[in-house]
Amino acid sequence: MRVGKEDLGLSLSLSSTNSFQENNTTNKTHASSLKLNLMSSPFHLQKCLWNDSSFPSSDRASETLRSETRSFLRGIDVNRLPSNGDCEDEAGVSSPNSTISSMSGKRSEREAMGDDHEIERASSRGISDEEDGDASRKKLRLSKDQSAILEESFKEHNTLNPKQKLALAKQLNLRPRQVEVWFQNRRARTKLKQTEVDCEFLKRCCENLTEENRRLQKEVQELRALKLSPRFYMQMTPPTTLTMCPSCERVAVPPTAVSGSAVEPRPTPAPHRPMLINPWAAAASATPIPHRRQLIDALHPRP
DNA sequence: AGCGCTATCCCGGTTACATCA
DNA sequence: AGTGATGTAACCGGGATAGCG
Repeated sequence: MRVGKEDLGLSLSLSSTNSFQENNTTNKTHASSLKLNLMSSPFHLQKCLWNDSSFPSSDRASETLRSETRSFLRGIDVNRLPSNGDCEDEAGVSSPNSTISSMSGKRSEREAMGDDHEIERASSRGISDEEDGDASRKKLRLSKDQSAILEESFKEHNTLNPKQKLALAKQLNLRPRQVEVWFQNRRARTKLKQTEVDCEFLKRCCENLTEENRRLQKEVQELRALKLSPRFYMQMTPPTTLTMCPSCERVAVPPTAVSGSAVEPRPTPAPHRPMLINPWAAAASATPIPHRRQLIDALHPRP
């Protein structure tokens, strides 16, 4: 469980009507008061006992209670706003939707719920609960103020711990589940936007590389054309110091490139010596350059 | 210590609704 | 007024993780 015990402790305000965070009584006490509430008033339960984690998981009796609680909570409309501060669902670490979602995450369990779950879904989508009136299934649009505060909070930290979630929900008069969902969607939007930016960047990189490739191809063509007229290119300065070994067709490094480094070409005869096919390099240096294999041997002497 | 179960959180994808052009 | 596009709140299914027995 990611929720720290201190955070859970925050959420133990179950039996009071408006306490938020202060309740520090023992878990067993909560469990018993909960049971009373459960039996006497499901509505009270709805208002005050959203939180499953309010029940200590070590208490087997409370485990039973927890499942009973879920049964009640399944009929609750998730879009009903917390009314005038009497609803302390924020007292819970997690909203009823979290509970339901958590339950719904396991398909077998959800299927085991059978009709009850279907009823819950229908209810949550406003299909069948006319008694809720306009509060039933109207999609909530957050006000500008709410959005602004959420945005501000998101700028500070793009994830919320339960404490922050509860505080924010209370501040905005939303359910913690709504805050949670808003942050999830906001993270998704951020990621999508970043992906688009990255995509655009890569596209530009690709265009640049294509252009560079085109330019280099053109240069190669020009150089090849020059190569065909020796009288012309003999007057030019060498465009490069790299030479190619005709036998292995690999670029070889001229001695000047390795002199000064720890690599000293071995004087021992190599299997073959690269010929300098670069006429300019040949003109510049009469000494053969070490073969690539020699360089590697010099760097990594074999036992 | 290892294992299974449970709760919780988060994510990617999707749906449903509100709003706008 | 009707309609398609768009934005987004809410949901779903699943993976990861942690606590507990």
